[in-house]
Formats: sequence, structure tokens, C-alpha cells
Amino acid sequence: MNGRVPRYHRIAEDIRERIRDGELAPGAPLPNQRALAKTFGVTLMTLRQALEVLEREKLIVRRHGLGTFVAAPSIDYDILHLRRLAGELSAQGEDVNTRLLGTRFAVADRAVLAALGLGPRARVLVVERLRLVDGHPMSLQRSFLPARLGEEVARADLGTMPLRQVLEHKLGLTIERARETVSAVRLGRREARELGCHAGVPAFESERVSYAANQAVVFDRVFIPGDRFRITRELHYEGASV
Amino acid sequence: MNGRVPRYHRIAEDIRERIRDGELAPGAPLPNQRALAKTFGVTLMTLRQALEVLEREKLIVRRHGLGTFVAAPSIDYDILHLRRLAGELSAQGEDVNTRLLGTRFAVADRAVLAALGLGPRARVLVVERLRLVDGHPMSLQRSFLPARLGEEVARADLGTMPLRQVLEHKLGLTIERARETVSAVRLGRREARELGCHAGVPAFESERVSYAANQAVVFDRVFIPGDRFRITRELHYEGASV
DNA sequence: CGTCGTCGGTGTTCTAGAACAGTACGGCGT
DNA sequence: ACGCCGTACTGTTCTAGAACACCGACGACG
Repeated sequence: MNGRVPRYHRIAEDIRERIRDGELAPGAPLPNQRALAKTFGVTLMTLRQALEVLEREKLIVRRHGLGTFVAAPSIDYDILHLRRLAGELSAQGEDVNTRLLGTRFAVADRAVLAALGLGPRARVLVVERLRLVDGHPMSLQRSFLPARLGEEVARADLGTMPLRQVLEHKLGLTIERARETVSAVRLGRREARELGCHAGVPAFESERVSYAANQAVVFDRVFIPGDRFRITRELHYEGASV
Repeated sequence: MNGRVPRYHRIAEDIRERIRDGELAPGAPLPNQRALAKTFGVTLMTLRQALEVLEREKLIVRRHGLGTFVAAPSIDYDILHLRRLAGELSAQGEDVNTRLLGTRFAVADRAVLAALGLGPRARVLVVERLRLVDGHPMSLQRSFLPARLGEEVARADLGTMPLRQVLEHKLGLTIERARETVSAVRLGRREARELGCHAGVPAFESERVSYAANQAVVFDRVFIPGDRFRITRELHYEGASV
């Protein structure tokens, strides 16, 4: 009956879709938990597990004694900003596009080797792209793929198709998980030239490892000048004292 | 029988303490869930709730089929729970302390005025503190409070008591919400001197507005040299396509 | 006219147990 | 010697129900 995915995942996905489709507008209350449990044919506990998932994703807000509500979209805005940083921006709002600067094979540096779990001196495919917002360069992204995957990828039309999609369709690899680290660095000469600013200006550097089927598949390194980008988040202090 | 705090809170607190006291070392496995449930005299479900709390706090890691382990402390600054950056860290793991550099009244700059909702040329109390980790300076924090609150705060012993606590006990103000923005900047001369590095090195600058009762109460500006901090986050791509 | 209690809605915590699902390791077969 | 596979551990998902806690509104009482 149930696939191999937990029931509460299905339920969360179902509600998530209804929110995304606008069937449940921001601020609107969901049916009460007991009713939801009944319509999904599960126990209250199981339903609550689904709601917990959604709450962690900031899609809903639960208020004791009041009800459960679709979260205001202001919170998504932060997430959007974070999305951006990593470069998987989904052209929402501003005019965003990507310019392919080039691809080449090269020997990977130490950080890339470690992240991808490759032996020393292994070769990788390097894909270099520039993200433009409203026509102005926003970030420079270098993606590294193990050579064996790179062969296939290098033939794809990266100018128009997102790398994610190439991996999915050409190689059957679906990125499931990623770990991203952001640091503050000084912009190098080459990076500065591509981004149209001076060498040495402070910038964010994001390094990200993406996993498909528990295997490191892509390493991304993104540079964003500090004057073009900020990370914003909303904090809430509810229970827990210190 | 049970106090007004949920049972699973108590359990989480108990385990949290054992970790903090070093009774459970980083990397060490906890007893299995069924055993823990028994020793706490509670159901498996209830125990799991406690573990979930601890996992969200990144104090433990649960691994299916393997066990539950005390998480290895990381200097990375997790953007999802970023207690750290803002400086309300609870001495977890590393040896952390704060040195009060000084307090003074001054005319606020534009950003501070806007954030706190003050009129032009308003005076504020400036509290300057240095965060040390293992004896080395990690971040420089400047907090700004409206003068009317500042009078009271200035008399408190900020060397030993966290600002949060002063606000809570002396003024009855509980911070409920905050908005934080992180950008990449070049470190100024004064900041560099306090932090023991050269002017001009890239750094994170975090600006945070904290609200109590929907009123902006404190504005914090934190500088952290780029070579001492990183922001890390875990991404999951489950349902939702883009 | 105001205040306080009750009531019916909501989410929250908890029980006792069953079945499922990864992981490691050791023994069996080849 | 090697590989497969069962088994005994681990965490995970789920049930069916009960009792609790919180919130807002309505009505009774002073």
C-alpha cells in the first residue's frame, strides 16, 4: 500500500502542493488537526508529524489554542535569498539569466578532491558561469564534476539548460542533498574581472557539495561581491531559555 | 504530578546537561532509544520527541540502524540556528567568554536610527564587547540601545551578565524576534585593531535588530574576520521541484 | 458597566504496543 | 579465501485513544 516513503511525507507533500498552488492562501487557516487526520485516514500523531515537517520549512505556523495557518510569504523571502546565494535561483521577480563562460578539463585542487572524494591528481570538468541580474553580473560560479561524469555533461548545452537538469536527464542523477559553506574572502583578479569590479574587494565565497544517491557529484564554488548581496534571516525566540 | 513543563523537555534538558558536563563526550554513542525510554520511565515516542529537540539543536546525531551520537562541535556557524554569530552562545563545547571593552553615549548613525525607529540626532548607549574563543578574539560586537533604556542598562554589570538578561531582569523586556542581515565587508582600522588583524581584511558584518513587544529595542553590529568564521548549511531537496 | 468564569473550539503531550527499515557482523556455503 | 545471507542489533513509522493546556467568546454576577 504505502510506497517506501513514509506516510507523513506524502501528507506533507500534499499540503505543500496545495499551498504552492494557492489553494491555501497565506494567512489562511488549515482545517483542524483532527479533521485533517481523518481526511488523510491517519492518526493524529502521524498527521502532526507531517505538520512538523511543514513548520520546519516555515510553510505553516501552528498556534496553540488557535489553529494552524499558512505562513506569511515574508519568510519565504529569506529562503529565496539563500537560494540565490547558492546559484539555484528560480527567476522569481527580477530578470535573471546565466552566461556560460566556458568549460574545460583540469586537475582538481585539494579542496575539490576532498569534497568529491577523488584520489590525488584526478581530473575534473570545470564549468564556469556568470549569473546576471537585470543585466548586471551578480555572481561567478565554477562547478566541478568528476571526469567520468564530465564527459557526458560537456556535450550538453549548458548555455540554456541548468546543470541540475543535465545531471538528471543525461545521467539519471538527482541531487538530493547538499552542504554549503559560506565564508568572507578577498576577490581574486580573475574573478574580479569577470564580475566587473576591483581585485581585493570583499566578497562571499560559497562552497557547496551536492549529493545524489549518497555520492558526491558536484562541487560548486560561487563568488559574490559583498556590495551586491546580503543574507537575511528572521529569528524567533520562543521556548528555550539559555 | 508533572510540572507544567512537558516531560520530553525535562528529558532533553537532562541529556543536554550530561553533554555539557562532558559526561557524554562528543562522538560517543547514547544508550539506545528503548533503553533510554525505560530509564526515563517513558514511552518510546515520548523519548523520541526529546531526541528530536536535541537533534534540532545539533547536539546529537541520529543514524538509522547505527545509533544516536553526541554531535562533534563545529566552529561552523550554522545559519539555521545561528545563536553563535549574534553572540548569545551558551558556552557549548569551546571555551568562550566575553570582554567588555566599554560603554558610552553617542549620537547614532543613520543605520542605527532607522533600525531603532528614532528621530534624527537621537542619542544611544553604545556597548562594545569582544568575544573570545579559546582566548583568541573571534568577533567584535557593538550594541546600540535608545538612550532612555540605556540609562538603566549602563549601570548593570555587563562584564558578567549577558545583555539579554539585563534587559529581561532590569527592564522587563523579553526579546521575542529579531531580523539579521549578513554582508561581506572590509574590516575598518579600529575593528581590526581590537580583533588583532590587519585593516582591510574581508570580514562578515552582521546587523541585527531585536524586538521586544513589537518594539525595536537593540541594534547589534558584529564583525567577524573571514578567516575565523564560516556559515554552514545543510540543504535538502525532497519534494518540491522549482 | 465591567469583570470573571465557563465552555467549546484549537493544538499538545503521552501511553503501550506493533511492525518496518537500515547496518554490522558472523557463520554458512562455495 | 571469498562472498552471500541471516540475525540481532539500531533507529523509524504508525495506531487508537486519553488527558491536558491554551484561546476566544459568551453570559452571569457584582
